[in-house]
Amino acid sequence: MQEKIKNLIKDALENLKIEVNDIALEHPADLKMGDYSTNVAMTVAKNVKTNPKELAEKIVAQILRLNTDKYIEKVEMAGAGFINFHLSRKFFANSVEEIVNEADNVGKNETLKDKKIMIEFTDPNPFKPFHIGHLMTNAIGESVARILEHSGAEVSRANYQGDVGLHVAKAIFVLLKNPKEYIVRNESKSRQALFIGKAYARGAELYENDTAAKAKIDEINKKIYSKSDAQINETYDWGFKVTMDAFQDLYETLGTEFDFYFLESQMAPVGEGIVRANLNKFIDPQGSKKIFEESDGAIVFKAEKYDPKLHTRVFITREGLPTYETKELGLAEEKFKTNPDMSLSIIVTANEQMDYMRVVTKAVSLLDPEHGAKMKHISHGMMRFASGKMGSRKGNVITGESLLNDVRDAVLEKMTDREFENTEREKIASAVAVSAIKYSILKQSTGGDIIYDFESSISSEGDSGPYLQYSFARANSIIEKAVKENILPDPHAFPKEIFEVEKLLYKFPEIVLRSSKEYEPHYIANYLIEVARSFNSFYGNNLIVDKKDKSSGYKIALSYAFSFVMKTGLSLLGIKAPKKM
RNA sequence: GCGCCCGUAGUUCAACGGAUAGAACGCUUGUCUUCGGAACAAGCGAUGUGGGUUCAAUUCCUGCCGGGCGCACCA
Repeated sequence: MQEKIKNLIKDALENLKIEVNDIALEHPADLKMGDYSTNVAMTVAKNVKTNPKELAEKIVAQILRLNTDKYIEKVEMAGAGFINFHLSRKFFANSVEEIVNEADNVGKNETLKDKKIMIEFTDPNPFKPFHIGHLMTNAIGESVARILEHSGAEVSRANYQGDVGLHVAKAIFVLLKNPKEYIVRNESKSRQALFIGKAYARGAELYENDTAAKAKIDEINKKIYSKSDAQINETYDWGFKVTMDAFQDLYETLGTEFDFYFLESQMAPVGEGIVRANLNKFIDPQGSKKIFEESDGAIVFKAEKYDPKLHTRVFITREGLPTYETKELGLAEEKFKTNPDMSLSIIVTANEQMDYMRVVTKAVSLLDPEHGAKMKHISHGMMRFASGKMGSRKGNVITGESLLNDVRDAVLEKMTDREFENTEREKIASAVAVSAIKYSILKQSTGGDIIYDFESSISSEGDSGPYLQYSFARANSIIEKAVKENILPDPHAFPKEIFEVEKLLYKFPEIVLRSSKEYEPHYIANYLIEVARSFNSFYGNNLIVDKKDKSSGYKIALSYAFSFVMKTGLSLLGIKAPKKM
């Protein structure tokens, strides 16, 4: 349709002997103003020395002469010189039919066909709690992954874990010192992991305030690397498994399946090899710029030499130990090695790592420009809490799991008036809780902090994940009722009236495309709210399943179309669409 | 100090240089003999500030004010 309209405009301009290289066609913000709109008249008015309105009228006249398309019903000049196109009843009925035929494939495109993309996200560390920040990274990463898949890409999901380092030593120190308090082997995996997390927090505290403990922790740290102490090894193996298993359970609840797990300990030697191999190597013909060089006994990368906005970072410490930077470098290269024909390597993290990531990316670019060009960093803000209820629990980190549980319990309370089998009730409550949290994160553009409001995320009034799920469940009820009453969906039995929801449904593929190009799930989230609202409005003002109504079949088809778009859209956000809730 | 990001109704967020800045919560009011009231319908209410570019600026450039993050051996 877009192409048709563009060609029509182009032909009209040719007749008027006006040359334009690019015609912008968009949807007017207000549905009343039409379905497509162009501003060409305003952009070229100056060159042709006419006023925009007059010119627009002339173009409209030409378009009306040329138009033979039955889907274009009305073309008119409006406002300061816009040309608005109104599409016909038939067009919308046609798009409803198309959506019903596409079903779960609605909104797919092939812009990323044959592209292999790896996306790394979540990255919780063994022995540390999975906190709400990880929840945020996970929600964004999973959604972006799904959106790219919907655009035809072959996506692999990667997770990167800090399996060695001081944080592990801190936890192990406390676990060994107070096993009775922190090791709870006969409780659930998640409880065990919770206590390991607490041991870590206690260890971190002691490391700061207790010099004896600090010395001991440093010693344990070395022994973890060397694997020289049987008792430490045993505790390490147990704790590693417990926390990783607990993470795995969470991923299942959240709906993520990782294809690759990279471990920091394994990236360290890879990165160190690269750094040492390129030490003091000049990269420019004049011989003034090196990638890695020695400075104060450490090996550093002076990124500001290449970009004044970047800064120096240490890659190998004076002690000869690889830093996080070096491991990241190793990881970047390892990813390309495991996926030789990868076209894009995405990393999702909080935005405190933005500058750091830029420096590492610069280093990669110098080592291998092709790889550098394929790296993409998506950064997001912090998750904060609106009301005191959760935020006020001082000293007690809010873990991803505790938040999920609290939200799920609140959801269960709201589900009292419907009948479910018990396991089903739990499953649905969990899906609704995930949706409440994920939607709160994904409804706004990535990059900024999000203020999580516990109450409004589940209240399902208006702007929330549960509201979307509720709309889907309602549509599903309608469909079930239609099946029972034996009324078939019929996209050809349309009434005269065009419903607002139809004017939104056909735009879904464009929204997916934009989200995919910008790596921005919030376009989909905002669109779904709009569609849900218009469907609920349609639902409230029309009797849909009605044997006496000739257009009932059409309204049922429309309900199907809505349910496909909603279900698919929710799935792109990483949210499930239960048929009942 | 330098760099990056941000400042929109009372609050939390939208707006790919376009039309009357759009929602939700809150507040005020209305709708229940209909398929799920976790709903629908109506009203009130905003671009931090001074310049500039443009036919057109919340959007681009720039000064100021206010906030967040990062800047050498932690991850």
